[in-house]
Amino acid sequence: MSGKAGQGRKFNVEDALEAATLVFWDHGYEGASLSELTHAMGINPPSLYKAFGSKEDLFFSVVDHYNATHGNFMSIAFAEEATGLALMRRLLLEAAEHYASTSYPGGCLVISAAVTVTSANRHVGDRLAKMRNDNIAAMAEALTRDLNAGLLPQNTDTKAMAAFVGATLQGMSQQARDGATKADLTRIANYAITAIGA
Amino acid sequence: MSGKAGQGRKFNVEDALEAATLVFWDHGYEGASLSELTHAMGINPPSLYKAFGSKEDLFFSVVDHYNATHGNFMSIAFAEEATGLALMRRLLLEAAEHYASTSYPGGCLVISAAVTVTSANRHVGDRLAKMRNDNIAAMAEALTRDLNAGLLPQNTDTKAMAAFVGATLQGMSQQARDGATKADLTRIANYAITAIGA
DNA sequence: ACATACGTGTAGCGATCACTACAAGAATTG
DNA sequence: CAATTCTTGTAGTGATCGCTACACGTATGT
Repeated sequence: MSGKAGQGRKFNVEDALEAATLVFWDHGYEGASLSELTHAMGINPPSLYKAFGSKEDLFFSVVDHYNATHGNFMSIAFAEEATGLALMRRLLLEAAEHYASTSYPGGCLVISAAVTVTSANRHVGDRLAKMRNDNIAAMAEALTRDLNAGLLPQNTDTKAMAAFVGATLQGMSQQARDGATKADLTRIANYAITAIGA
Repeated sequence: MSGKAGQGRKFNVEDALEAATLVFWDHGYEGASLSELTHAMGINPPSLYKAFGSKEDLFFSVVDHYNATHGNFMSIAFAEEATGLALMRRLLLEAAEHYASTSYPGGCLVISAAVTVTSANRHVGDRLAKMRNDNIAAMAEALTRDLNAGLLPQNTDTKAMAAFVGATLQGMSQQARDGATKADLTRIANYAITAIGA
């Protein structure tokens, strides 16, 4: 038959991932301790290690979970917007909404979770940095398609424009964590939207 | 007489502070271990605690040292620029230069050193957040003086403009840590400068 | 010279870190 | 029913954390 022996897992993996996400989102990768994580997930260390491998593996599972849930407005916007400029505008305005949510830790997990790390965990920070840079590169590609379609002035530096929007998003994430409201972030977003003419 | 007994301190406090600054700047508050700090400072733990009190006390001494040295372009610009708009422009362009320095850790220590912390050290992160918010408030005040002097359109939201510039600076700091060059950051700064008409 | 005062290095404190050995429990398999 | 297989909770592992007791060395004060 198809069944397997053993008592089977007693907890829901998605629920546990969501609980771990909130801890990492709040305290960052190194600021989240195993005891805090296991307590929030409602399981004991052996179950965590059996299901997720290590703290680092769990963290990147959490990043995937975050990108597929709380942070999915990004990939949805990428998929739905026809032009790069419209994409930039939507990313900025929707980030203002999501980053300042009062029911979750502020800002973006990918932006804030591993800004500074110990020497031993530098590679974790580097991996998140690559995600951020890849995201900006994808934004630049969308803008370059606009440029090639004649939707942007021919001398437009699409990489610079994408970096500017990325910087604004990253700044908005930090200000959300520093207490900014949705209205505050929206005003910031609108300055950036004006700057790029979106 | 004025002299004191004892063998006197055997190390230079300013040199030690500078060494500690580089460690905290690179690894953040919690990512910098005592052993890393003492090794970089060339002293042993008892000397560190005698001179600086605690890791937290040392960190805030380092923040003061940073603001008085590597980060002093901010206070100098505040003191020297006559108008808020000129101040915003100068802060953005000089930050591009300083944040991407290759001889020091990237970005701004106040922005990056305590983005995420353990529950026990939340107050350290909060204290840096207050510094960031106070800085933005000071920028808003400078812009409000512009407004009252008729240098800005009467409907200008100076707080929002300052928050936008602050967000751009914070994003530039992160991108510097993510590998952006001075040229990259300058292009970002120029978008922000255009956006506020400075 | 002698007493006093202060900073120093050694060596180690209790607490917490990420992680795991192990055996008992709970399910399926034959 | 056993036999097997997988997960679980308990209870720890060695390593490192921030921090300090203590004796020693080196200076000043009289």
